Amino acid sequence: MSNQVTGECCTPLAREPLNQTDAVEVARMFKALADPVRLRLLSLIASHEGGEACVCDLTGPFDVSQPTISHHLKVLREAGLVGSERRGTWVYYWVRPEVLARLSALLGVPAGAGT
Amino acid sequence: MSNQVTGECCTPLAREPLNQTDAVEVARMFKALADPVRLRLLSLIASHEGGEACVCDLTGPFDVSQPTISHHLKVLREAGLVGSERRGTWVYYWVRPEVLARLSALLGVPAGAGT
DNA sequence: GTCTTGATTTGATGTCCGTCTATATAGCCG
DNA sequence: CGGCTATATAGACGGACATCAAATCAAGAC
Repeated sequence: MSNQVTGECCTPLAREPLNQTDAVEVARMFKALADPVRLRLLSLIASHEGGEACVCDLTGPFDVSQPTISHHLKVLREAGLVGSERRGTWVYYWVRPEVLARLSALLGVPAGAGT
Repeated sequence: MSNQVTGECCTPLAREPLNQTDAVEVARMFKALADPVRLRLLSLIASHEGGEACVCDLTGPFDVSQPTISHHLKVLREAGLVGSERRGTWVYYWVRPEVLARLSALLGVPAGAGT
């Protein structure tokens, strides 16, 4: 990632054109967010008590099968948006605020960006 | 958009679970961002002098054909992320910071959200 | 050990998406 | 008008994706 060179982890899109390499990586994350089920999963996890939720908490609110939920959780995890850990019988998921914050910063257009 | 009812244009994902309707709408926008070419287009437009760029400025930096660029611009426009206008021979595109800011706010996890 | 519950993996299927070429539309100029 | 440049649309094709049912793995309970 070229951003790391200058320490700009949060350069908004407007400051300078995104290069090919960064674009591919960022697109990977947005792709993980580009599904209603995954967005709701992320939201459920983030808003769950303690900041984490087990899969058993996540299958109820959806009309899709449990393996499909598992699949979506895997996509979120592989995109780096959530972490997971098995604790006994259950597997818990939590969001990674750093990663979300990075995407958030990318989209945040600071006042005066175009001037 | 149900958010408008309460005036919460910027409720982060962590505050409360996203409902199905909102999730579908937000996913539509993230889907538009979930492609390297479109991300770079958005970045090129946003960082271009005057905050807008004509298509002729946007076809050069890519390896894909001009119709493909046109297709991607259409996706960005239909997602509401950019606006466009024909001025004589050329068509100009600009970003809509409001919309990006809304997505940014959605991802921004306020300090203390998970604690 | 075996049964049960929780979660992931596998394989199949239908749909969506990114890309191309070819064609069409829009505006300018001589 | 005719020709030229800029952009958009149409149609086709290959690959990626969301979903499901079935099978598998993991951990406890009996």
